[in-house]
Amino acid sequence: MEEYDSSQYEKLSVAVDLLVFTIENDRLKLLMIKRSENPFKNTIALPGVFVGIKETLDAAAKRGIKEETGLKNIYFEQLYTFGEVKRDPRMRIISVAYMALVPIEKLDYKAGERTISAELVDVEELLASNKKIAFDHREIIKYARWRLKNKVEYTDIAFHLVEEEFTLPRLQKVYEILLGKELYKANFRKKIAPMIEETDYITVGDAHRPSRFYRKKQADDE
Amino acid sequence: MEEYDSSQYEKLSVAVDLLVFTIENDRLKLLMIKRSENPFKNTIALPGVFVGIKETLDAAAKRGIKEETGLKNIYFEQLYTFGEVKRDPRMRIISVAYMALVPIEKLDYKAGERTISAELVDVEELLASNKKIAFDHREIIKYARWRLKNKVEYTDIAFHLVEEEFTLPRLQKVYEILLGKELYKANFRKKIAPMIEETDYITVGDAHRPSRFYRKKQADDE
DNA sequence: ACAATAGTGTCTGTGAGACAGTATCGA
DNA sequence: TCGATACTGTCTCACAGACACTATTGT
Repeated sequence: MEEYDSSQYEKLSVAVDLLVFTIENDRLKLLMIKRSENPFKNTIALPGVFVGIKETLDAAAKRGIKEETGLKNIYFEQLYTFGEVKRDPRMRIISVAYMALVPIEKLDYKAGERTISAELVDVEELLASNKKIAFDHREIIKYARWRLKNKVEYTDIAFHLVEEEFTLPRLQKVYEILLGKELYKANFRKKIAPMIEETDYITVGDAHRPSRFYRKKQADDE
Repeated sequence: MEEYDSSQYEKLSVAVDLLVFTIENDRLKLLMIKRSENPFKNTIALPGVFVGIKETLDAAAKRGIKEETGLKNIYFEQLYTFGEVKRDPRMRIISVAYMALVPIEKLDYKAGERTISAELVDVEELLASNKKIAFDHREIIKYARWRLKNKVEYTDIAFHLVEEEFTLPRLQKVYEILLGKELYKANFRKKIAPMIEETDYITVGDAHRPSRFYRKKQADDE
């Protein structure tokens, strides 16, 4: 940076917006809140927090996730920073979007501190509808959905949507939901075989062949 | 966002840091400046500008690029936002990193408005050395270098580093520099073929077979 | 035995990688 | 003719896609 005499520049508010994704009933869901105040009173919005003056962006995201879900150690990553001038009709706010992934079994969003009215929203349904969404959050959600789909193809990000031990039919379903298309069992298994390792457990009680639990293999370097 | 009573939060300075990449003498280069003031006086840094209160992030990036290079219409994209508390030893500054790509033929960085001492730095050399770099800019450069390499593999981003009309040996060289490895002519051409179209021009004057100029094909949908 | 789902074997086509060959310029 | 670089043909191998087959549970 060349000019650091920032006195000539007004400072800005910086917020972190959170996209907490999970999969419930074989649908991709997003944790959203219904706003209790204007603007956009009673419309749904992404949860978010302002970034403190002595707080890292990642720390703010972590704090927000904790406040909304009660969870401390779930996967999250920074997505993109949105800086349109009129995103918020009242004041200038720069928003850094963070995406978090959590298996539904861990997500008891009622446990959050300020769960005024958090709900899990069906993402595809929401994006297909023209339901009103606060601020520029529809755009943010679209971007996150796109990014999530992309990353599934070349990373192991989907593992964060299942528990530590999972069956392959379950994991495959997660992939299918994120990719928006069905996959062949045999091919899917061949593809992820190098990334997983067997456990000694299998499902019980189903009226069909049980399926084995696997876990993610660590340290893929040899 | 739930709580919009921002009065309890201090506002922050937001800056845009610019990574203007080009290829000169078959080396990946980055436009950097030598700081004339403390902190980090006389050390190299990324150029950057503060984001105005009524200015979009993209607009700030565009303005910065214009000021540094004199160019108005080159490719750029947002990379990542860096928000460590002590990135700048004096004050809290959030920095949104933008990457720009420009063919060396267009880059006359002496034309910039505040070209106190802009220079093109060899990126690999810089990262291999332990030369002092201002702020957290080494980290930012590392990230950008990584991202650039990645995007070359699955996008046509490399085209922004050559002029509108280019020869395939030239374009291949650009790919090789970005990927850090040599490629086979035949394979490279097969891969690139669907994205380009012939022109009527060929190189002249070289003491060997001339090479044809191509341009990027538009509208790949049919 | 049957329904239902878990899991495997294998054929095919596509595309990356490797390499050898041919083409066309100036000197 | 020769050196140098542009350009092409083709073999191989790994891997994704497609599909048929076998395996194991509860009822």
